[in-house]
Amino acid sequence: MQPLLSEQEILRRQKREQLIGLGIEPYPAALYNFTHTAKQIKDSFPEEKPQETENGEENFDEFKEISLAGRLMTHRVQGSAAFAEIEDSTGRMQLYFRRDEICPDEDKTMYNTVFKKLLDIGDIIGVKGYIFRTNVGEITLRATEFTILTKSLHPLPIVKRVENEDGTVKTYDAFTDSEQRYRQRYLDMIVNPEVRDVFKKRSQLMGVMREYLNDKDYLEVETPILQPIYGGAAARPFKTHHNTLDMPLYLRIANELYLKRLIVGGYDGVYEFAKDFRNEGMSRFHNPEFTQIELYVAYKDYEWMMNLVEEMVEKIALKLHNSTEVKVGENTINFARPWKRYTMYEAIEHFTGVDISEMNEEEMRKTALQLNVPIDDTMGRGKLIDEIFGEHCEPKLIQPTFITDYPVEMSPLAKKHRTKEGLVERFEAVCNGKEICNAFSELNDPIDQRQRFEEQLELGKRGDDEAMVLDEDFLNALEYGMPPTAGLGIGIDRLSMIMTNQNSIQDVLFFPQMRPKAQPKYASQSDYTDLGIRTELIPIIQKLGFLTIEDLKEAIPSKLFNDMCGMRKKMKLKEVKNPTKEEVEGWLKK
RNA sequence: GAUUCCGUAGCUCAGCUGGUAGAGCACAACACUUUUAAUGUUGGGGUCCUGAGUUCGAACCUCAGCGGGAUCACCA
Repeated sequence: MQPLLSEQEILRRQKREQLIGLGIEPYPAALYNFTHTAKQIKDSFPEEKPQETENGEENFDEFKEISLAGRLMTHRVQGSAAFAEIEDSTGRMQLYFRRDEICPDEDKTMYNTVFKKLLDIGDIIGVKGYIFRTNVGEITLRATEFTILTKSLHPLPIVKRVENEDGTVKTYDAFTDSEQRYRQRYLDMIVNPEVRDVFKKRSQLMGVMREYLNDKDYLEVETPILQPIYGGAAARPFKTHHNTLDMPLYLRIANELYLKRLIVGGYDGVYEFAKDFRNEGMSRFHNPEFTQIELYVAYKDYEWMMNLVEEMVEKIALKLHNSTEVKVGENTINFARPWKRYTMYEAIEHFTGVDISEMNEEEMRKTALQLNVPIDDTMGRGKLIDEIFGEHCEPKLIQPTFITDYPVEMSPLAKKHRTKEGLVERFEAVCNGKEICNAFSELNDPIDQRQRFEEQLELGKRGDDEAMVLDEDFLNALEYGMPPTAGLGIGIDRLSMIMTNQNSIQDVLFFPQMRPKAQPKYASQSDYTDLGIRTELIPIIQKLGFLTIEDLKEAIPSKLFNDMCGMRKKMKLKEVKNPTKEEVEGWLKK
């Protein structure tokens, strides 16, 4: 069921028909071999002017038989010659057409009709020809032949970019409506090529990690997304149901407990790029489904893991930006090793001037109040520390910084600190005011782990709907013995945001979660004809805004009759006979 | 979930104190052989998000709803 088409959309459908009428297939089946991409040509075409040929044109042998394929983005017709630009996956290339070169024979249809009339911005074409440089110096393909590869039926948003003399690019009429950009990401990518670059960088980012970890002989694995017991994090899950087993299943909120089972099983290192799902609020930092990499390495501890994180993230910056420095908003962030390291207590002392390391819960509560940190009575010591840190430290940490040694209450899967009472061997890396990773020396004492889970169960009983659920099989695995292990989780989306200077998680996800747009059920041709409406009258009814049968049924017959006669005249449909009043009444009665 | 801003042509946006809708690009027609936001002339294109209310009259005011953005809350 199509909504009413715009003038331009109707026209493009007609052009498609006309192409077919001329014997030109608008969607040919055969492959199209192109010899180059736009970038390859621009990178390799020489700066220097060569010996000019007799007719005053440059002519390099190696740039003689060139073909390209891409989407037509602009055209400037000047009578019997024309300029156009196509964009392929690597960028744009200007094309130059001449009528007599496209149509060397008497028949000028290919130029006059197909090129000038039937081709639209957005169509995908292939071109053959040779490369030259225009008077103004732009590398251009002089087309001797072109092939329509795909006819586009929707007009494209037109974005114009002008390069100033100082090299800055000014954009006019940018396609910026975020709703349309996210709902129709393909359109966003067509007209905003820098969007494609963001996702390319995201892919490279994951590629660097994969390569780095594979070089260390760690194993990339896959673990269940559908889990009977969700665990490994504190969050509300999405719940679903398996019909054959007739049991509830949950989309994973983390994969931590499965990866640890694999360490128990004997691998030295395992990692997984995991889509996790959390049924919680959405914001520019939260999407219901998001990607984390989790890594577990046997016989290592969190100190060791910090060095790995530094090295790996530095490599990412170098790969994506050829520099350890990355501009993010107002800030320039330098990922060069080594990163600053604070214990949580040191960080709080550094930013507030208060040493809370020796305080009991009551003193800490007072301190929080003095520091204007919003607190409530349910908060224990661990939560208070976390709140103070979140309020006064985290937002100020712009350069990558490790924060170590967290309160045990907040970390039910981390090993107790080897020397510091009440703390665990955990670190987060904070960057641009946000956490980018979370890691610990993993808790492998099964008795301790059971106690921690039971404390979580208590929290759950007290109404914390995000407290962890006890996973008996995971404990069973630990009881067989898991070697000392360092574990790490990095939010791929958030790291991508920083590495690509994007302000919202939606800008690093191809298809961010959106509320579906309510689509009215548009009536089809047969829905109308079933009511006895003549086919030629349907456009008039649609034009009057009756796009669903429900709407039409509610119309007042005499008014509909009058409106239709008026609209028929306005649409200049002289050959269409007006309906009679009885005819109209007949439709609405059915 | 709360607060707030926004929704007008295919796109980007104007639209005064309420008086029947405007521009640029895109589209159509004509002209044009090195243009590049090509140019010149002419023309077509609108459910002003939806629904109700106030009014002689609503794109504009009021209320409700839908969708989106931002901030906050929640969220390891």
